[in-house]
Amino acid sequence: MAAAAQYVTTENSALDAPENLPDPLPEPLIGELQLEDVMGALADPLRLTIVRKLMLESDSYDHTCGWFGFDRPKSSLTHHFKALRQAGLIRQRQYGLERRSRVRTEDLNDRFPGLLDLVASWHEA
Amino acid sequence: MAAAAQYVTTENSALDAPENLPDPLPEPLIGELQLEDVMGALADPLRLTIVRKLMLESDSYDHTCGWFGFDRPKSSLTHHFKALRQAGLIRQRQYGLERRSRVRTEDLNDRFPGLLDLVASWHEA
DNA sequence: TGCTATGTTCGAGATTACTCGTACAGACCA
DNA sequence: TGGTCTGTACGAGTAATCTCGAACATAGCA
Repeated sequence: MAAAAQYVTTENSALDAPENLPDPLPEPLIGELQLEDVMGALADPLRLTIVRKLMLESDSYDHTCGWFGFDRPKSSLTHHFKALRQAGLIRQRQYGLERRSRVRTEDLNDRFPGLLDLVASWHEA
Repeated sequence: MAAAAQYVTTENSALDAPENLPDPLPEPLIGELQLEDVMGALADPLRLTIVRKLMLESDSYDHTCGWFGFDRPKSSLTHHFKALRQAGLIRQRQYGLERRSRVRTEDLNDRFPGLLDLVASWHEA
């Protein structure tokens, strides 16, 4: 994988939602998204599953790490969620104890149109 | 990256071309293409460049390893071309001394529609 | 205060990938 | 026969990644 983009904390507390959400964790800006990083992040079956499940089964809102029901140690999950966030695939916000994730659908469709469709049509092995 | 698919030598000497081409080197069949392998292969800038250049500048036919003009040792190039072939992104045929490559456009568009468009619209860093 | 639940950070070990030099193989040609 | 040119195979060193255990941090609650 290529070098990750530098992080910038985006401030949009009152812009993208009526309710004031917690600020997102550090993530690359839209213009900093790198195709090679995104590809590298999706080169792992577990991470592919995370993004796909978030896209298709996330009824209304962000989901916690435990919502996925993976039988893996917590530190492993932290690792993969962090990889997805640093590549720009998901946005994470801290809600008290829980850290909830959502797919950066708008940004990704804007920058890499068709990419999320590939993930959605992926059938797990 | 996930485990690579098993190889099968496809025999299509008289099917896909009027002229009889040399048989392709071992490569995964269409049904064996794995999204995570493809993503992993495209997670490298040099390999992204290879596929993109083959797509956009390959006027009529397959191209050799040296056509790209990379300033890298030969063994490194072999490594990356092999990675692309094993992931199913390119097809390689042996023409005497030269090993020529082309993108598996039809297969990829059939299996992962939109993927090659992402590669084509990639701007190199 | 103490317990529980969520998730992080750190570090180690194992595995995989990348890079490259060297040696080798085969086709072509003088 | 010998030289050149294309590209492979193998191995070593380096770097990155994956996986996981252990210890830690914090919010909520009784």
